[in-house]
Amino acid sequence: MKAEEPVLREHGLSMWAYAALSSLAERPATSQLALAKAIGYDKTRLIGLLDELAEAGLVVRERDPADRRSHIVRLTPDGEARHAAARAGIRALEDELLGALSAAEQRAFRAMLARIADEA
Amino acid sequence: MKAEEPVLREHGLSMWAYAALSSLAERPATSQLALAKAIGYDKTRLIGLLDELAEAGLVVRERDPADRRSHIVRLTPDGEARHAAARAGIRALEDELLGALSAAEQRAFRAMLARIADEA
DNA sequence: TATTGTTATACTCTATAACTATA
DNA sequence: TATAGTTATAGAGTATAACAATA
Repeated sequence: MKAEEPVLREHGLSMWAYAALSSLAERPATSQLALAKAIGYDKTRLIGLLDELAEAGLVVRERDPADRRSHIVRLTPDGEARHAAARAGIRALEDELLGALSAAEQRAFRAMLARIADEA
Repeated sequence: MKAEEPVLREHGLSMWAYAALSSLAERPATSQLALAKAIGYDKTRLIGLLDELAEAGLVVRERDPADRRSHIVRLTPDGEARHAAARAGIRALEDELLGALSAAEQRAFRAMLARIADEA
């Protein structure tokens, strides 16, 4: 994560902004609370983050007609593009960091890492 | 590191305190600046950290007779004991976190992780 | 003049409680 | 009353510059 920060800065994103965009790229959030839980972030801090992302035109908040307390949060086309660009940069850095390993070792390493993360 | 924090708290240590103690357990520091560089910490923040560790009786600072600007920093017997206890807790947690892997996989995983860290 | 340790300051990040509007 | 979103505030962590003592 420390190594990834400079890459994200190039794309104008903080670590938490990238986490939010990544979650929203998979699927829009039914509420801000749901998004906060999905990325393991504090709901009160998410507000300011979404304010910035909305002002930058990367996300939009819409009141849920079914429950007017909730805000549905989704990526704009610009938000999708920004996330895709940042993710490409992150993946390139990951490949560089794993450069000490052979292709087969990289697959084994990523697989074991995923198993450990699932466990925890 | 996030998972290790509660373990360190049980031993009354912050992450940076544990990093400093670990470095000093290998060898005393010839200066505070050397210790800061060894653990990748800011020299100005190290001062307050060492103040706390010294007050807790875990480390001692002595003027270097050869260069009276420098402080030699070393662990006290209490500091060695505290570090050993914390390290044991950390190792137990590591084993738990790697529990999803077989013994052979754990060895391979740790070896690859070390190679990646050396590269970076 | 350069270096070690120190202090002061501002800035960011984080955690908690209280408020509003809706249900 | 309970929940989603919001605001305010205090605290912890961090970065930077400036200073005293020593080399």
